[in-house]
Order: sequence, then C-alpha cells, then structure tokens
Amino acid sequence: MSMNTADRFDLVTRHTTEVVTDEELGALLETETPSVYIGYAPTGEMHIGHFTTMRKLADFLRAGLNVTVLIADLHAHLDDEKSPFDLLDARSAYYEEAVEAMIAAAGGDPGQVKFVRGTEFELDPEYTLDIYRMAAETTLARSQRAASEVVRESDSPNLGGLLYPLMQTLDVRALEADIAYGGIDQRGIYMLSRELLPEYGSSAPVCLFAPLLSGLSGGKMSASDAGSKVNLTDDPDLVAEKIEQAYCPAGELEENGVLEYLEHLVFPVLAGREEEFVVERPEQYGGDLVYEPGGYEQLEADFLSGELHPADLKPAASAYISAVIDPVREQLTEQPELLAAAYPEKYGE
RNA sequence: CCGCCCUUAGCUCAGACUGGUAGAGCAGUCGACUGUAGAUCGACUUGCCCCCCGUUCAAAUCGGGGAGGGCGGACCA
Repeated sequence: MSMNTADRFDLVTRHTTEVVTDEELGALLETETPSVYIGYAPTGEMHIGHFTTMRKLADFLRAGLNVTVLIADLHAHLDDEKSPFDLLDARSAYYEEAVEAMIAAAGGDPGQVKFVRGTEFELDPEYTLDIYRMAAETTLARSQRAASEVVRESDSPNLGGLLYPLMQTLDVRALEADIAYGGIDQRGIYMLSRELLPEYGSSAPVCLFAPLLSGLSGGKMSASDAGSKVNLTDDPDLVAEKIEQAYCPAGELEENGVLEYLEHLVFPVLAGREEEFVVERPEQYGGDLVYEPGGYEQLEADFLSGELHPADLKPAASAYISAVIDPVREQLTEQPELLAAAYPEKYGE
C-alpha cells in the first residue's frame, strides 16, 4: 500500500473509543498485512448500532487489512439461548446478507470480506480441547466478569454464558486475527483473551473498540425497546417517527442518540461521498443551514450554542439516516424469506 | 433417587392461609406544557391468573395429576 503508516493508523483508529494498545497497533501496521476480525452473534434483528462497526470495516479495507466477519452462531445460542438452536442457520443467513448490504452501503466492498460461521471451526477437536483446558483454569467469577457486559444477566446463569468468553478467545486464534474489533462492551472478554492466549502459545490480539451509541430514548440502546433504535428494515416514515420521538435536549450531547447517529454514521458516510448535510429551516428561525462533508464538529458546535434547534435537526437527521440505510432496507425486503425464516414469530409464514 | 419452592399485565411482583371470574410499581397510549424529545402534571389501556381433571351455586385461590423453572439433600463425612 502506498499509504504511510501514520495515515493508516489514523484511518484504522478513527471513530474508535479505545485502542489496546497504540504501540502494538503501530508496530503491526508497519510490518505486514494485518488481519482484523469482528464477530456478530446472530440474535435479534440488526440495527443501526451495527452500522457504525460496518463503516469501520470499510476503513479497514481501505487501510489494506484483511477483514474477517465471524457470524458467531454458537454464541447466539450459548448466550441464554437468545437464538433457538434450530433458527441458527436462518439467522446466520440473514446476518450475512445484512452485513454485506451494510458494508456496501457504508462504502466498502463486501466481496473483500471473508465470512465465517462459528460452527465451521468451533467444533474442531483442537479447538474443543482448548475450551476444556481453559475451562479448567478459569474461575467462574473470572469468566462471569469478562462476559458481564455481553452475556444476558440472570439470577440463574447458564453454563453456556461462561463458556462464551473462552470460545471468543479461541476464535481470535482460530481466525488468525491480529486485531480484534468490537463494541466497547466486548472489552472484558478481550482482556481475558489477552491474558489467556499467550499461555497457549498465541500472541495477544490488538483490540479496537467501537463506542456504543445511545438509544433514542436516552440511555443505552436496548433490544427490548423497539423505539430506542432504528432497525435496518425501518422505512423512512418509521425512521422519521422514531427520530421525532427521540430524546434530544437542546444544547446537550449526553445520551443524545440523534447526534451520535450523525457523528458516527451519517457524517462519515457523507464524507466518503463528499456530500453536504443540509438542514432545512423556516425563515423565521434563520433559514437553511449547510454543513460541509466532515463538518460534524460545526454541527455539534451549533447545537451546543443553540444556533441549531432539535426541532429543525430531527427532520434532517431522519432523512439522511433513511438515505443511508435505504439500500440495505431494499436489499432485505427484496428477500422476505430471509427475515421470515430468521424471525418466524414476527415475519413468519 | 428424595425433599422443598416458584409459574398472575410487556417487566418485577402482590393477591392464595379465610373461594365471590384480579391489583401495584415500572413500561405503554393519549392529552397539557414546552418551537423536538425528555422531565412534570392529567387521563387511559393492558390479562387462556402455566395446562388438564375434580370439589363447589361459584376456583387465580381448595384437592389430584401434568409441564416448565429454581433450590437443597443424597456419595465424600
């Protein structure tokens, strides 16, 4: 690649919330063609929160990394049976399609991404044996702590949730990933991985973490609260409705999902296309506002100062969000059988 | 293998002893107030009370059986 190391480093690390560690990543980017992987457990429907990591995959590709997406089907079941065992195939198929569509919509080439399902290698004898070896030397408390932000909490936790971090650790090795990328909620697990893998003759992965976006109703995005997130299959009217109802206090950035969507999703995509962000505004409030590609900082400043009012921002935000996810929605709705098979209760026969 | 406990609204649970076809909090919906949303007021909605059989004029409630879940014992002592 003609890109120099500093540029590569910036590209790889932008829009991340933590890098473990800068030094290791720097060294990695100087030498070879590093590999990065991210795992998605095919549980609930994919949503806009996933999109921010997809956009990073486009960055990774541009930086010349080998990118692997793991569809962690076994994990989806191990975590409190979030996905029933006999729906794993259907949900994996849906995830694969959705991920490809999102990568494309985010300006990347899905053809350059390697897709792997967990069951393709997690049942290999060597892998299985190492699960047992790690299980023998890992305490319940350690595993539980590692998984606490990821695995569903319960008064009566299942064994599956405790195996989960160990398997994720072995995934890093099996996929020969130099870099593990995931939401910051994955931190606990990968810190365990960094501890364990060297004991098993592998090097610890460099870890890159994505910020978790706030939900639209304030607080975290919640799977159980439909209004807290935009789904990939939401049509523009529904997106508009959700954004209209979103928590968005004037002049405040904290837990402001609308602004976070713009920062981590809309503006990066617009920047890739060199398109402006236009807020249409009635004359009585000052007329239209135009932001340059990459002009999120300015928008945020205007929002903080009160120059940009939420009531004006929201319609613009929902229009651009819809535009970004539109191709994904179309691709998915063209194949209704995918969703019907993956979520029969909701889209079923 | 044995014993005990649990199963009621979307969620967490009361109500069961003393039968009279259900309640609270949260969530949700709708108004008011804000140039958005939230917050705050005001109003409203929500149910195969796990299933089957039985007793009874009447069963969420009592009796029997079943299913699902949880805890403990049993070996080590």
